[in-house]
Amino acid sequence: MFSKACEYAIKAAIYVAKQSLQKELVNVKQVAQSIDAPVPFTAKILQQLNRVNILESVRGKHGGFAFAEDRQKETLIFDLVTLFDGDGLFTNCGLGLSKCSSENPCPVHDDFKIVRDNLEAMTRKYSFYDLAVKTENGLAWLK
Amino acid sequence: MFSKACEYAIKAAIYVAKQSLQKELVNVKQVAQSIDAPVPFTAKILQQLNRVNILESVRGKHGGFAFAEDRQKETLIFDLVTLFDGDGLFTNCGLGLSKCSSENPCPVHDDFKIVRDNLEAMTRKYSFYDLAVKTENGLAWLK
DNA sequence: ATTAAATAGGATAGATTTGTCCGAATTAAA
DNA sequence: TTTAATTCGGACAAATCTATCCTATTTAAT
Repeated sequence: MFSKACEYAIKAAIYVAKQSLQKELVNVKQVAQSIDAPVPFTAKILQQLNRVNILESVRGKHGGFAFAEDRQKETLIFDLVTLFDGDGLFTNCGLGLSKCSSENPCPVHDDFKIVRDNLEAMTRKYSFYDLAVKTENGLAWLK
Repeated sequence: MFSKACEYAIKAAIYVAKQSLQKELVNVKQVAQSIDAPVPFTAKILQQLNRVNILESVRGKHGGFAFAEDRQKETLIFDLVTLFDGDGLFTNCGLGLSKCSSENPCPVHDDFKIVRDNLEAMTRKYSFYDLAVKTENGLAWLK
């Protein structure tokens, strides 16, 4: 469904959000371990999230990443999906037809539209603040 | 959502089904052109569909592929999705967690389950006979 | 028989995604 | 001021997916 990069990004964002609510900077290793992802790949993803101003970063010794509470409240799963995988999942025809539309529908157009809308609604339902709060008990759910 | 191979397979199967209802064998070139896919790649896909006995093939001059009506009625989009992309789309956690379950749910488990079930229901809704009949008017919907 | 047109299947090539490595820059602490 | 720990960014490598190529086999028609 989502790319690996996108999955990692969502899990990483949840983890950093949760730690940031306790005012803790987290570094790449901690994140990678917590989400069961390769360290260098996790680093790339955190850097991307920093570049688009979703996460903040502090360089140098004792540095790390943080997810400001107001940004947590504004940022949705939807935002990371579009950032890493584009919006094709929410807009493209299920059969890959370039000219599929309600006027010129593919054979599964209407049914597929329901799935897509359903998926988009899901990704727009929770902010990372919601997800961080939702997961304050335990870490098993990250792996 | 689906891999390219899977999209091509679904479109190819619809096209062959439709032609087979008119007792016409179709060859690779015709299929590839009708679904706007590369000829050699289409050939591979048709061969795979033949190997698992979804399509029939006739070798030699004037050969081609056919989709028997009874097989059309038995075969669902679901079958091709699992054949080409596996069943991960219908069973895996949306965040890629290996141990996500109703007992140990990830933060989006319940919402994602609805999406997955919705998607599976869609792929199980139509047989290729249904799709062939549904598309007897025109070809534009294939490209 | 020979030829032409088609499927079958293995090998190869290209593109994209995933993952790794390394050096530079930054910062805190010794 | 040196050292250690960290992020940053580019280059590289591996794996997977997409696409192509080539040869063999099959069959119909000449």
